[in-house]
Amino acid sequence: MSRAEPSRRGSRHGRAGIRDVAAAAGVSITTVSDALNGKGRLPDATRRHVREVADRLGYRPSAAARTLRTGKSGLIGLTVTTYGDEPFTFTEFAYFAEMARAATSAALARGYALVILPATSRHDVWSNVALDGTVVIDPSDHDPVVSDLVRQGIPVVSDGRPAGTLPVTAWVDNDHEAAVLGILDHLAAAGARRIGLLTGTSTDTYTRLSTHAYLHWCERVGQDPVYEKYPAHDPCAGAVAADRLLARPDRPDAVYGLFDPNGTDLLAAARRYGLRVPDDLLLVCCSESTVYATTEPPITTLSLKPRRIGTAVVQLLIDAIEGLDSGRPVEQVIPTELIVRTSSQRRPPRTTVSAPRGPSG
Amino acid sequence: MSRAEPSRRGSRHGRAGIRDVAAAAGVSITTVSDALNGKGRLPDATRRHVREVADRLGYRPSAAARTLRTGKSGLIGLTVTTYGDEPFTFTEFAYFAEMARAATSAALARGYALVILPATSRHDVWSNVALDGTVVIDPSDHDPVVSDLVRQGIPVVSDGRPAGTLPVTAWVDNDHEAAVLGILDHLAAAGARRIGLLTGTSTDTYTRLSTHAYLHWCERVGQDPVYEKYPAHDPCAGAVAADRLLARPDRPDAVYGLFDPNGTDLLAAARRYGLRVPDDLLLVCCSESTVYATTEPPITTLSLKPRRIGTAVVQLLIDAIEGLDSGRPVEQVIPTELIVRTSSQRRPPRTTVSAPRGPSG
DNA sequence: TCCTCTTGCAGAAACGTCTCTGTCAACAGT
DNA sequence: ACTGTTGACAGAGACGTTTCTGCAAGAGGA
Repeated sequence: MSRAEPSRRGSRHGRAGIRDVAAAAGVSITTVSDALNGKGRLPDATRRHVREVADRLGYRPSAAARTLRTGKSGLIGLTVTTYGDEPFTFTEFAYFAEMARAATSAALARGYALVILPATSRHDVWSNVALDGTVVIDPSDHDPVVSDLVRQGIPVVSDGRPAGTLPVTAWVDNDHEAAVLGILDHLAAAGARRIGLLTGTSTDTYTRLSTHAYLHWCERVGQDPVYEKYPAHDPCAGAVAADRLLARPDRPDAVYGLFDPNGTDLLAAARRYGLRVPDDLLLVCCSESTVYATTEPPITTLSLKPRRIGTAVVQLLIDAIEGLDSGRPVEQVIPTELIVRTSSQRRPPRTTVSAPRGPSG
Repeated sequence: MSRAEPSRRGSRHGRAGIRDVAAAAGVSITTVSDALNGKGRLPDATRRHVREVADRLGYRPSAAARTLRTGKSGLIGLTVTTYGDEPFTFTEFAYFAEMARAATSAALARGYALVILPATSRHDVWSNVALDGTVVIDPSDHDPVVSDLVRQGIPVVSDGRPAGTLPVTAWVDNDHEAAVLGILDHLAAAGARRIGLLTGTSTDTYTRLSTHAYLHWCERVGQDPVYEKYPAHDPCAGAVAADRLLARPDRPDAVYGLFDPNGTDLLAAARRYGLRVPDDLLLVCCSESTVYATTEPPITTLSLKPRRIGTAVVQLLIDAIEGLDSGRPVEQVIPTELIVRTSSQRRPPRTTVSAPRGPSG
């Protein structure tokens, strides 16, 4: 009586288990597992037979059971520091979207999936998912989540140089200081006399290092710093800050904006003040958005290469998970790219790509 | 001898298990489980004691074991149909980013996390993660992944009306046809005589329904359709298509662009042809991007309300997962919002319709 | 013929949790 | 005093895999 139960139980629950496959194929559980996972010493005939039966029954191995047994879930956490009550900033900055996309691709290519998790340590969510490792974007100084994960022996790789003594496994970042210095030099070479900066009020590494580099550059060339800060997470505050910057008595003749929307904000502000770009005002902003290629005029942007960063972060993380001594450095600096467009070139050859061919052209 | 082993084993593996907590607290496993999960009949003293011991040992319940036992993983899949070889379109359209963000928030608020998965049925990844349900954005006609999931009894909710006989649990979508008709009426009311459309070559529901609505409207008002198609996934193709549209002999005096970047593309194209917006050309595009608020001129956009959609999709899905008969309809239509800006409003003083300045004018 | 080695497969023990089913004491009701 | 009830906990399966160990049978060598 009780002997008939096991085979029943499997099918009663809806999905077929490995036991059902074994019974249907007339082999043992071991053989099924080996056949499907390509392990063990089995003749091809048996392997084919088992696979066929498994297909016929629509067998799907239980991920939970496998994870429990092997200790590997194939899941990687992805978390972004939060500014407001929303868990993410995907929308505000194309950077995050690009980075996340690249990270997802890279993870999938190696058989892992990404789980989006809140930066806040919502215990119930974090502890309910078995993670093999975690990617942290812009971790704050003493992120409790990161420390917790590391204490559990889970690898953590951060996008952004960890501040303080944050014990990450590895990190990837740009050389933000070099990037800012490069832009300032670029603007100065284009004829800028007084370069302004649009920066943020938050204390993350990116903002801090970039602002510091700006101040350092000013000191070096003997220019008085001209900058405005605003809370970068507020989409409206950027326009106001841009306006403030151009309204100053010591109005700059060139501006670098640290955040993605600064380009359009500055352009709009310049228009309000009757400033022509690039003739009266040179403009550069840090952005991954393609809209700046078609604005009037096109705006020079600094790309942080989020795709390369996302890929690198995931590679490092998976190497750590799988215990591979990949030989890759655990601290990688990805070069930035300055995409020079009209807005930062004084009296450029005015022709852009194609001359107008319309009736009025 | 063998009695001492179990307690050792737990700590040897690094992380403390429920057994270790039970031993350290001097109670049984059952009591620990009940104490931590708030079940059973335990005096508060015992409960507190157990919790304290668990904290001291840094006990974290194994998500895999819990999932295996309870059958619930707290994980929701999120998948987007892919156009190219990249798994997503996050970047190209702010819509996806917004929607995903809202969905993530809503899921986290109810204790679930989102797993990003490829639309292609990469078997190794899909079957390696235990999903309680899945959100599918823009499923194609006979998506094999969806059918597979449904066959396994996993709820699937789609963003976008499922085409064909796709067996989803529920869906949420806009009324795209009504939205397009509304925009065309809006443009006509602003004085448009010949309205053009910038549409896509792909066969997804959004593109299909929108195009159909346009053609239908044209037929109704007796206008010859003027539209250009292009592969929406290609960021460069949009600019070319916009150019084509304005280069036509029967050049429209108003254009609606179905995709996010169309606004800037059309604006740039108009500039090349010396057309003033909105005087010579009225412009509307479907976008969630805020850049259109500060372009010159600001462009009227149609918002599909991705945040509301993302939230609704997740609520429906979790209701289905938890077996709640929420009373919510399983087919929800979210209204769109037309954000009217300068680009679609003819200047008030101009009472007469401006004569078309083209060859056929 | 006997021993050894390999092949092909089966048994059974984990992995760590939840939960159903007890058990034992104390205590109240008749 | 005997039984029924309730509170407080313990025992012992599952859940569905993977994998270590082991057994039988045949192949090959001496």
